[in-house]
Amino acid sequence: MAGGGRTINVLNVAEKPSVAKAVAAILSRNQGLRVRDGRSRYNKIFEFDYAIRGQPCHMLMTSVTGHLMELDFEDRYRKWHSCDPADLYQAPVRKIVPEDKMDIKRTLDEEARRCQWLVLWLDCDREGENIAFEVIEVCRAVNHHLVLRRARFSALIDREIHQAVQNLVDPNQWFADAVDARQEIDLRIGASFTRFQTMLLKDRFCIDSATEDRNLVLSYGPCQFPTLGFIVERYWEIQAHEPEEFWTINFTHRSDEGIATFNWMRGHLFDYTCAVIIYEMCVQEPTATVTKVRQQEKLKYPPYPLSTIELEKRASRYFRMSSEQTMKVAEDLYQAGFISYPRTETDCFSVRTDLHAMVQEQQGHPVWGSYAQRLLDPGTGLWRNPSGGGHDDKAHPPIHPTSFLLGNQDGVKTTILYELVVRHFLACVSQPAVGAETTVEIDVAGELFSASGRVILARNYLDVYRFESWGGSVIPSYAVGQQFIPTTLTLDSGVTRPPLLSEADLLSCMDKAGIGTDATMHDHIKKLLDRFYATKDANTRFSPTNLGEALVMGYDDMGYELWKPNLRSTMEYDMKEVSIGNKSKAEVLANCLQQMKACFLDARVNKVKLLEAMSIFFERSNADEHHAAGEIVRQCGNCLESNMDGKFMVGCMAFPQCRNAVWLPGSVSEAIVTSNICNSCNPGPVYLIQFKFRRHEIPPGFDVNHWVSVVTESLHMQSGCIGGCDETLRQLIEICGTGSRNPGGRGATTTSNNVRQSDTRQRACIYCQQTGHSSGDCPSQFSGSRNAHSHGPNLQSGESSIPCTSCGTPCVLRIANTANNRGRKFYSCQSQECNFFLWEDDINNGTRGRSIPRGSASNPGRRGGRGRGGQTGGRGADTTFVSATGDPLSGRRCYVCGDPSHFANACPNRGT
DNA sequence: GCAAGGTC
Repeated sequence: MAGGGRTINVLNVAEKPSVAKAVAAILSRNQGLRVRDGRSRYNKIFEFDYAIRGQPCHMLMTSVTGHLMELDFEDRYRKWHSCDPADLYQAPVRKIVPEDKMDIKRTLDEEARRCQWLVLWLDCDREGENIAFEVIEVCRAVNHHLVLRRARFSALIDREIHQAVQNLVDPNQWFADAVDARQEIDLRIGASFTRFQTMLLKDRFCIDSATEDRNLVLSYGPCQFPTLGFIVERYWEIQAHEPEEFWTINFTHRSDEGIATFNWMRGHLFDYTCAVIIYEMCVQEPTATVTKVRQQEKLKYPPYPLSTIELEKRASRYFRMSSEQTMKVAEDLYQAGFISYPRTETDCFSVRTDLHAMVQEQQGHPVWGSYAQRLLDPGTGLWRNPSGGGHDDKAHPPIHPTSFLLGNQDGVKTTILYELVVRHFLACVSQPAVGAETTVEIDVAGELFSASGRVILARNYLDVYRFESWGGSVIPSYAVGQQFIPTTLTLDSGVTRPPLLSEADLLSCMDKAGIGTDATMHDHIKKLLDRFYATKDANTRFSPTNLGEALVMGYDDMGYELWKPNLRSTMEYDMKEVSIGNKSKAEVLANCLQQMKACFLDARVNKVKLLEAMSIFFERSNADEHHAAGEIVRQCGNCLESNMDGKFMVGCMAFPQCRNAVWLPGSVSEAIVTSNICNSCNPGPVYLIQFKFRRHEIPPGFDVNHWVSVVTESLHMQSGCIGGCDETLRQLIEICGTGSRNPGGRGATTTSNNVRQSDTRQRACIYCQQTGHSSGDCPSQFSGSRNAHSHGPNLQSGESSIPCTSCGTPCVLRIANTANNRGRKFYSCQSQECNFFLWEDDINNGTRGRSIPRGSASNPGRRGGRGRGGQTGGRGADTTFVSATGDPLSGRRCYVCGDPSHFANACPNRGT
């Protein structure tokens, strides 16, 4: 890029208008700088001449406003009912410029055509790099010959900017790839789960939100859900917490010099008798002897320079402003030029920053102007170069005032937030407060007590940072050996009580777990309120709503950590790997999406957990009448128990004692039990079922919608019957088999499979007495992934053999050796082809055996101390579980008080 | 009607 010659046109693009303006001003030194409008009213175009390494350039400097493009599914997948949500894991996606960014794109189109170089001035983080590639895509489309260069800068400071433009580098594809991967994963997970849970729950329950029910969306997102998780988890901790009364002894002493409060050095005791005995000893011998007097100088340091999260936390703590409101006000202040860029992770100033100039700006302020003057006066010794918190996003400095604002100009919130920014900045460059601390220890009847007092010797930064105080109480002076009698000696009680999560706590949790960015954390919090997942009280404390709690509970009962931050943390780790070239984008995408799809499919199989959790808090709606899992189809011929279990089988509710089952064709995609009764099948009543089949899995000539015409008293109804009269159903079972256990899963029952199945069709299965499969393949016995033995409980020893209840091969009784189930006996099949597994004690509880799920703990994780009911769940192939009684709530008890007679929603103690 | 990330 070196060398003189003809002037070339260089298109420069920054991430936001303010950066374009600042860079243009610095490079042009405000000499010959022209400004004109582009197609977008916000994004001006600056023009000036500049030489890059001796090459004369005509510079055109413009900007985008953040991302120029959006990722979305192709049109045919965008409607909610256009496809199965599971398809969204492989549905084609594309990046397009949305309508509201088209004017920026037009500007780039026009300007790029007449330029030879494109210099990218996007923020120097991963998102910035990704935006750089969006700009490249747009510009290259109209000008293939553009030379692409990237300017790297970490602050809008003269030297930094000149250095950046003289040392242009290549854009970093890895950084951009990491963001591409994140976008795609977020989109696919978010859309699939949101559609799934909204369509599953919205119409089945009377969710009394403030919104019009029609627009209710039960969204899922990899940031919003862990944020909700933090709130629910704390709420559960509070519910599980048993308030404990404790006792403590307090001792005060008043003298001419003042009063000292001595704290018991044991802190507090939970044992009342013990506390009383000690207290009585003190009362009988109340003379205190001073055993130790210690004096120390203590420093209290000012806070680090202000990052976004810290601004939000402090505004919440000091002014009870929501993080969302804080960011809105900060944005206004930034736009008006009063404070620096408000979205920054950086909490240390660059050594090149002219801090003195910033302080000088504040000298004229009527309230803190005199403090600023003192700071600048070397004679006061008040100045101190600020220390840093060790965070630097390499894109923006800490938030600081950029120009002088006299209060009360733009409403109260603006003024107080500006005041916080200024006072915080002035505090950062000030000396710490200095205090003299005195600690006195006394002995009363062998018990030790201590009191401390503090005298502030120099307030320093505390003079300007009025939001912080340093509790300075003065205590009388004491000497070792001195004796005195207490003024008061009391035995006091207290109760342990964990607090709800405040907004500042929540931000800390998110920050720690890497949920969201400084620019989006407040959005995630707001989203929880908008979606009616959580509420915030006047003290900025968060509680989950019934809806929020039910959703988290549902996933938790499945044993998934979809509501915990781990998923996001893992993703963040992978993104980091992509951004440094250790992993490829394709590899991370394939891996993550495969896992998430498996998780999604599993969650859908276990959707009954979500339904159960919702039914704890919400009434079922009328629309639910024909949709619920566990509907009765007919009386069981063997034992008079009955149940419509899941989509694919009609099984007896008395399983495993009774194994009577009717299996439906594998090509069934929907099965809804109607309230209509078959007129011909006996013994009745047999409720009719509306079937829908997958087109490509049934032969031509069969309708995907299968209803048998039945004339009832008042209407002409069409439904399928499992009572034996339904010829179409019988034929489809003959042709397609009962496919729930096909290794290929959905769609595997093809013509070629029928050849294999025709061999087994003639023999009746020993379990369900049906033809169409072998006993070893009987779908009435639960199965999921094969070869999963290695994931079962750790084996200690083989015990006596019994017949396997799944595939017929011998099964052994074993003893678990895991932390949660040590010593518990279970049956597991010896066959490598079968992964049947059943706890011995669950047989009596009525819980079914199940397959050991791949890659999962043998016993889903449980929250401690919530008095939850027995284990009724598990995972199987295309089936759902109910408890022995058919009551999904059996065995549960109230989370609040533990009483089995009611649930938390009806608990008289709830909310106290 | 869905995510999270930029930004006005």
